Amino acid sequence: MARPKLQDVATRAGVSVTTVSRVLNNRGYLSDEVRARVNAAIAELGYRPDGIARSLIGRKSGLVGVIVPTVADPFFGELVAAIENALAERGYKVLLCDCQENPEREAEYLDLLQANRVDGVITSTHNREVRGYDAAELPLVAVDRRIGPRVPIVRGDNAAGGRLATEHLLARGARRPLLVTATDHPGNDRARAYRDVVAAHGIEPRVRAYGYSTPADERRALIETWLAETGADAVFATDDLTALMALEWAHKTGRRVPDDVRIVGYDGSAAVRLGMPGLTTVRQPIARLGARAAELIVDRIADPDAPPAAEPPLPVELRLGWTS
Amino acid sequence: MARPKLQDVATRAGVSVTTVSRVLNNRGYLSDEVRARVNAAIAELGYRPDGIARSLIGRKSGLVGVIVPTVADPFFGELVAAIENALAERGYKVLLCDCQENPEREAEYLDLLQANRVDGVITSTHNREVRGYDAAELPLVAVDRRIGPRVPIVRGDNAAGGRLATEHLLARGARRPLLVTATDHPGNDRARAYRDVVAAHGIEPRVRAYGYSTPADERRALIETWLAETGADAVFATDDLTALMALEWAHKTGRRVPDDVRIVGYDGSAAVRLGMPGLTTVRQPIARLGARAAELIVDRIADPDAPPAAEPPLPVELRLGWTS
DNA sequence: CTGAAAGCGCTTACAG
DNA sequence: CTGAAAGCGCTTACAG
Repeated sequence: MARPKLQDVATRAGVSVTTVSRVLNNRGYLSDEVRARVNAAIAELGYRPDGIARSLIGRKSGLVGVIVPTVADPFFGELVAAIENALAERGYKVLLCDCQENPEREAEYLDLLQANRVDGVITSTHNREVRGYDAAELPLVAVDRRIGPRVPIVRGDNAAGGRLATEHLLARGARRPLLVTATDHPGNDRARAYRDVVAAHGIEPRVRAYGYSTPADERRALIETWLAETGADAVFATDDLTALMALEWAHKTGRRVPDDVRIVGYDGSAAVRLGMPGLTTVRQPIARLGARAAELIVDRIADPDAPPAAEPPLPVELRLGWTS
Repeated sequence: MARPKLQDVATRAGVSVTTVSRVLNNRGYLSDEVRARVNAAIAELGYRPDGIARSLIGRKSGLVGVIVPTVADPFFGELVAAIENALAERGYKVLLCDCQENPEREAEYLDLLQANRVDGVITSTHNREVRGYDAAELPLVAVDRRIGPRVPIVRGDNAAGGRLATEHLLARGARRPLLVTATDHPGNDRARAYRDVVAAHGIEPRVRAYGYSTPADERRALIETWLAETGADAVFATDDLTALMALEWAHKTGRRVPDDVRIVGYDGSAAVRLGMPGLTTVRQPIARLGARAAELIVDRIADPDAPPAAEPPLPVELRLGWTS
């Protein structure tokens, strides 16, 4: 038989569709007898309410769009897992938008999400020129990204993380620490902290930025060039994969780690902690970031006009390995 | 103003809703003049059709459920990215179901997906006792997992992969190669290949299985125990994270790699290739697995009753690093 | 070439 | 305590 509908249940239970709907939604008064009969009919038919029809009526679809650069990156994979988990607990489903690191797709996705009436969007990409977020009259939450004045930002304490990493490298004897990061713009608090710390120690900053959309191979080549040309005796990479590239370079070129070159990464995703527990890294509270973003978007969906409170950055932690 | 609806566009263009719908769907005859007027109205109003309403009418929602153990694992993250990408090209959206490695959630998700009228489901978990897949009259595609006779399986060539890895270790001089895998059941072609190859060389098999749901820390402890107790001079791990745990153990215990112990992993996700290019591993064609799964589910949605053709396993490739 | 009307599967005032 | 009817925003035969 085709999927049973409300009417089928009603017929079988000998009541009206209204009554069935009431039982389903547990609203209004119902005699126990009717309730029991309806529930029996539901069970017998294996009836399941059609979420689509429900969405069409209520204002909400129960869907939250999650836009990420790509879940192939363990940091974002773990973040999305946490978001999905927290949203599922609250009855929301995740429509995944994986931009494949491509800024154009982000704008398309935003459109698509609105067409599909998502109740809200969590975005965590770093494209700086995506239009459409202002126009979108959607509840929005950003993860570690500035969208606009009305969009709350969930993030780790980047300033503290940058400081921890840099101070640690200096404490371990580094005198020529190199910062490798995605972009070196003013909003990059990890870079700023690095600069502040080295300046306080009278050390000249060495900063290299590869840009978000640099393909992995190119990035690796760049990093290897930089490591060689700067004569760095330490590397602070603002993500773990980059740190691991530096580690690999050291291995290939016969440098001893940490004696010749100390290495600190950033993020501390479960995958990296599992696979490379030896990597010293600044561990972000990824699960908490995801959970908090989920909470916030649910709040904003409930009350879209509430002025966004400033989110205190979540604490990060230096995790020591043998690479430093 | 509230989100404009079809009626608003019709009023503005001075036509009926039927006509607007025709323009939108490009069906039936339309004078160029009307078409232009309608398009202008759409643009002026910033109208976007409501996907929910469309879904309610057509039989399809344009949604595909993707069930994974967790996207926090780089292999599944990359797989999901590939699936999402391929589905997006075909006009489908992904409803992400991250089971957090928890079998119970899989059954709940299956329910939820049906309630939300997804057009099909791609599943890639390895829970063996999940009920509901038979009852679900949904188009279904499995990735590297046996669900039932009518469900096509997309997978890499596990037998070839197991053979490549094991033969390679023996060729490098291993005489006591240890296989570390999730479960050692008859359907595990990687394990079977390992056994066949060592048997052909007159070597006694050493196999250890940790079970899918073993938490990371426990898994690490197990692996370290096994490595020590078996006196292995080589490890074939059927996933890269496990291989990296072995590598870490070697580092901690002062073993030289590959001289004292050779290590080969499995999967070769981009994250691992990026972060640990030195790891010898069997590289799965993750992007192709995802793309193929997407193709298949779209086909099955179009023709749910077509008998599933046997999918030839996709080729894998041994990637040499310095760990072997 | 264009429109009025029915209907997708539900929920929700409004009656009774 | 229960039901008939309208309506969510679209599409699609069916007329004209």
